[in-house]
Amino acid sequence: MFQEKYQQIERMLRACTGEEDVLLTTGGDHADLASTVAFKLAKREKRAPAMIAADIAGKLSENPDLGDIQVEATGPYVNFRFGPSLLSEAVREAVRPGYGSLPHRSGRVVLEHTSANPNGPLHVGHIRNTVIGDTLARAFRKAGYPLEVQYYLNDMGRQIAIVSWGFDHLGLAREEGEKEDHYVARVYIAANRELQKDPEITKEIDHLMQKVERGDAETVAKFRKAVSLCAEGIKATLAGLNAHHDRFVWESDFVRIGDVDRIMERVRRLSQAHEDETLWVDLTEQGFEKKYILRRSDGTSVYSTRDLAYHTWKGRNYDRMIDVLGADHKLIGAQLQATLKLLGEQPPEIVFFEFVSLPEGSMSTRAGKFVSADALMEEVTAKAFDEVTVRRPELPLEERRSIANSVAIAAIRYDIVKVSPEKSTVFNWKEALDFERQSGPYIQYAHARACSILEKAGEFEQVYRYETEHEIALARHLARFPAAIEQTIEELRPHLLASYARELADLFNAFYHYDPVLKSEGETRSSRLTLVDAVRNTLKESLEILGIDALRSM
RNA sequence: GGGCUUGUGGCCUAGUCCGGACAUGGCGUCAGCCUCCUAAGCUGAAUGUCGGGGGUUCGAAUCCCCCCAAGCCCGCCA
Repeated sequence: MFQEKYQQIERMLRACTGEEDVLLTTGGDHADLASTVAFKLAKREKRAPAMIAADIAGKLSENPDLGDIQVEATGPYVNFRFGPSLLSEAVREAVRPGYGSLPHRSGRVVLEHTSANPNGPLHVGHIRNTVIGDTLARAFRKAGYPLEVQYYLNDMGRQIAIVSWGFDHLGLAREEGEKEDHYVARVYIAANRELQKDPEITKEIDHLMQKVERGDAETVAKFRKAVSLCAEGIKATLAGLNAHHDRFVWESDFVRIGDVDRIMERVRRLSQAHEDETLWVDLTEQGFEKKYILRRSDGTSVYSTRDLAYHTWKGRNYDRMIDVLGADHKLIGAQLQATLKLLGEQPPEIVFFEFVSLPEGSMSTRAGKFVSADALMEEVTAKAFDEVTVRRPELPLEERRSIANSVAIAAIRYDIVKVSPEKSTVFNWKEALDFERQSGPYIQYAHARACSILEKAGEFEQVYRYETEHEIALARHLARFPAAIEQTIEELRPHLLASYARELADLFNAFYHYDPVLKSEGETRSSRLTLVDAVRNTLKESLEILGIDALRSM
């Protein structure tokens, strides 16, 4: 509804002013939509913007197509406000199950996220990738796109060689109850310590990498075993976070099936390619200073080479590729895009996010300096359990556990997704453990509150009539939900949906305190209950995109 | 040294791409609200040179230039 009205008003303003860009935006408190086109016309017409705005408002208000939209000039601004029938329509749409789903679209999308090296558990930096990626994935599905989510498993990198070496030489046994990925990290950290003590080990690592590239069965099996072990732990963490991948793509497969050789062959034929002891591409024309090396002097491929093969494969099997990558991949990502273009292949769209660091500095798996996602979930869940127990001591233990679990994931995911990806952050336990305001639990709470009211209400008639300030504000916001989804996938910025959901919860809480629902009577009661149901449904749909459980009770 | 990103009240943060109406919220502080639909809630108050300086414009947090600070990258690692 909102989007159609936006386009309609835009068309009318174009017709009225003769301007192509009529500067139509959301009007904040002033209006549902507002245009500042009068400023622009002022110069051309040499008249005061306020007079022009008044003329436009006057002309448009006589147009019957405007229907239930009120137009008014406030100074130089032309403001549009949706009237009662449009607000009714918005709420009518918002109560329908699945509200916000956009019509099915063609164009298969492949979205890659997390893809952390399988040499240890996911830490609080990695899960920023997970949460951004998983939220985008959910938004794309909601917006009607066929989508596949992939985890690119780097199973033949140097780190894995080090892990494998560690398994072979250090004899570290897995401890009782130790999670797979944490065990692998322990081996990796210990192996790195050995490596530091004795640089000769580097040669052994190099040798392992040559063997795995040649497809030496024993080495490949060892690598695969180590990676599988770690991936098990990572998968459990992802599941705990409510994040889902459709497919784990193994990097080594591209070597094994010959794609890496083929891509190197194609690269060699590029005019920008150079071959000395290594194979490298000169990307100076594309604005990169350094050599982009794709084959080592010992003949092995590097990460970038395999990544080229992976993206070539994706480009041929999907219509659109999106990667979620940490800011440390900016250069390599841009080089990848540039090289794919040179090869005549489709480059991916890349969503970058800045780093999460600890108060004491940046995280490092190798140094064992990180807060794991598992530890975070454990702490937050424990706190959530205490909170639930204080509030709802009468609930059975299992139910309190289940609520605590949902609340914890909500807190973690929301805490991450609410911040713009381009902002670097410092991990903060106090904020992670805060379940008030601007938090996932806060939004869950608004949803549970709506459910509680509806449960107590029993049967009621659907009525769509809104008069109070709070009712109207809610209805206006409900109308914007589909537009919020559309904007999120257009800009690839999931935090927009986080803001949307929080604002909806804010408006609902204010409404709750000013406009009694169950205690009101007649049509007012019915229309408010209908509104509560619309809020409940829209919050549920919003939370689903955010990967947060919409609890009915908490 | 070069590149990218960020800099908004004590702290965190929206808005910046696409310039416009008193700069968005939260935390913390202070003052209120549970005989009343879940107080994980609501209301009010105080707190701002939108990093600094120039410029463009009727109008700049937003665009341009310079400078400062922080993070990241600049590997035959991934």
